[in-house]
Amino acid sequence: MRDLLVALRQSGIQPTAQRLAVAQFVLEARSHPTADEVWEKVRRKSPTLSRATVYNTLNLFVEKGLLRTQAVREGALVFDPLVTRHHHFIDEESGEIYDVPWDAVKVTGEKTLRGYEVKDYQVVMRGKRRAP
Amino acid sequence: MRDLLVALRQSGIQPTAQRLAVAQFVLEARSHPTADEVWEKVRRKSPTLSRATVYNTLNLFVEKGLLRTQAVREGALVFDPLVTRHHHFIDEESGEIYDVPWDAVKVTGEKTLRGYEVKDYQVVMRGKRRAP
DNA sequence: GTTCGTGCAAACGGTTTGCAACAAT
DNA sequence: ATTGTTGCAAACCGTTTGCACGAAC
Repeated sequence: MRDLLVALRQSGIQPTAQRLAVAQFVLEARSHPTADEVWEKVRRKSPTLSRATVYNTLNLFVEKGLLRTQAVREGALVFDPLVTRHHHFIDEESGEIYDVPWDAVKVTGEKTLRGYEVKDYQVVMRGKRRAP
Repeated sequence: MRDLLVALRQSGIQPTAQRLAVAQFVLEARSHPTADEVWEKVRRKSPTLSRATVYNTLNLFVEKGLLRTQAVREGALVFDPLVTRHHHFIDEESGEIYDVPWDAVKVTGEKTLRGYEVKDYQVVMRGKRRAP
């Protein structure tokens, strides 16, 4: 809680009650929620929270670098609290999105791609989750 | 034209005038159009074509394996006529999506990922297009 | 008292759906 | 006659926006 407040301040965000509530859920989530999922969840604790505020807050967090949007799900944008480089695995049955550590997979050849200057990349994998 | 007709029949799709018009544009496109872009383009030749028919037709083509949807663009789904494995490069300025041949980039380690059974994957790259 | 954040509702863009008219078999 | 296809409009979902109220410096 206290550290969230500090984190928001450090990012130049005025920490209001609503923003803290959103931050508490989305920044500490290990999931990749859509804006509406954030609203659903946070509203339970803060029933007065409006949808617009959630959208505004999430966009603000993205602007300030606390979150990234990820265009991996069809139809809706998801928010990813892990802002360092990583890959994604999508469970084809549940649609659940998992983070895959950067070093777990290796990509070669992207630097020498003719015609493209690659500034960033990620591997998007699909399949079935299984017991580790 | 004739071969499109045959292609549709082979996929179990009754080839109507509207479907042929959509197929002619989207299956031979080297781009990654959204549904509305398809509508825009095809409507010029077939002005009576409705938006609903375009959406229905595109979904039908996906169902029958003639197209793939690609969740790489924010806000809208794009359709990809290249149904064999390949990667994607997205120009950060224009949002344009380019196909990158499967062999141009190599991924290793995805088979031994603990906890995940990877059935399919692709590298999604972002950056700046430059003269080849 | 000006600035900033919130909540509501309306608007918006992309997509789906219900239904009546219409082919095609 | 049945089945499948089309076009239109309405509905729907995710997201943004305009605006008035309220809180904070």
